[in-house]
Amino acid sequence: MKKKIISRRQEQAAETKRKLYESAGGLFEQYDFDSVSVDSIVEAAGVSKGTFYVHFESKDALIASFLSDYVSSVDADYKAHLDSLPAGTTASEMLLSLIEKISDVLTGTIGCSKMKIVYKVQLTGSVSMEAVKGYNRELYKMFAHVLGWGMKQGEFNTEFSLDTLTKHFVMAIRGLSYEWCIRYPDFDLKEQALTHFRILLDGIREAR
Amino acid sequence: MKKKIISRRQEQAAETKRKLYESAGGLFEQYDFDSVSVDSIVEAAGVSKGTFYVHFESKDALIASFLSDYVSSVDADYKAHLDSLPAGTTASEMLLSLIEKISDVLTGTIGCSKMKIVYKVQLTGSVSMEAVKGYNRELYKMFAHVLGWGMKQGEFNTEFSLDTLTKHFVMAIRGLSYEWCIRYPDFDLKEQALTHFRILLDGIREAR
DNA sequence: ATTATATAATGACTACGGTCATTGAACCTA
DNA sequence: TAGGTTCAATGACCGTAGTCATTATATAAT
Repeated sequence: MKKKIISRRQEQAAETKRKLYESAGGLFEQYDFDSVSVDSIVEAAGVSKGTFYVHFESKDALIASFLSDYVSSVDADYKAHLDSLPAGTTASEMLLSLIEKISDVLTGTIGCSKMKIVYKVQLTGSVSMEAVKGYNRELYKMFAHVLGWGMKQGEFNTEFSLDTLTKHFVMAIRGLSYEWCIRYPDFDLKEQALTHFRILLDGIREAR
Repeated sequence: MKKKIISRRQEQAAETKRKLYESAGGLFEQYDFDSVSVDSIVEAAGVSKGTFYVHFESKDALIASFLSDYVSSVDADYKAHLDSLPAGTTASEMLLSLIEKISDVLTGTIGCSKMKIVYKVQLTGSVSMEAVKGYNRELYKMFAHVLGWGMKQGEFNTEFSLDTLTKHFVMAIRGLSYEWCIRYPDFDLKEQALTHFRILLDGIREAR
């Protein structure tokens, strides 16, 4: 049984955490994650360094928190894009359009250096990042929806289960994005992603 | 015009570098990369810390050097495996067998924590890691060879160029390995890799 | 032999992420 | 109101990667 009443103390603690989060946010707008030190965050927030670690497990955890929030908003953006597609669109076309949209957001809005941090934090594994890699992420649901619909329409075969295909397709996106990060700027994400998904969709086998 | 004669000084410098490299190697056999500090390496080598940075750009650069050497030997292993396959093997079977071999080496010999370092160093980008991601890596040549052969045999279609397919297939491997790293131990690399490549090979479209 | 030059080697130093024993103020109980 | 308990807050401290002005010395020039 949890307490519902919020004591003055808890209120102040929450206020401190909020102050840290916002100070960090302000700094992250000006400088990239790496060059913003914990010291600079606590100085901007007007608290001691120890306090930072009362409220956040690590610097990575704070960054992960920002990124998770961001991922959610980005997924909403993807969803809106999907919903905006005209009625007659085939499942394949929807998927390719979604890929295109994702590529645009990654290259145009989020940027390579932020994505590098995402992938680095995921590798460190100290922080969960469920919002990014969790199978309940909205992105998985979108892919599952379109793929499932395509299967029902007979546009896609059912050699593999919907769940399997969904996971493998989202993994392919992650793979493409990672490759983009490590080859930047010598890698055109949108072009490569479209090609890759055409391979996935068409297969490379000669007509059976 | 470069000097050919190796002066006594250069000889000693090379000796110092070798000592550092070997001391590090010894430590890396006992402890993982993260827990071996530069201080412990220079202590084992009997030189000062500054000397380390005379010979290596960074700790990551040293690790990258080790990993690059390793990658080369691993690729030779893959090559031997490919060559050992019986005469009648189809291109698809060869690719799947190669995937299986790669999965075994990654999970059994190299291990997840080492691969995490590889992917992290690549993201940092301070060090080249051409041996891992460079298109002249032996792994690319192997895939190109098998894929090209499959195309010539009429086993694969030629909708995409050999070069394109090769790059996308190797990228898929990297994507799978990355996914394995971040989901470890809840991800069966071999199983997932085989499934993924079956999708790539077969396509998901209903028979045309 | 003497001097000048190039560069390998040095180690004190900085910056940074993270820790922890201690402090202090809000809260509870009598 | 007094004493005890909880936990947010503190900042000195640690370990580590990396820097740099200085020193030492092998080689080249005179």
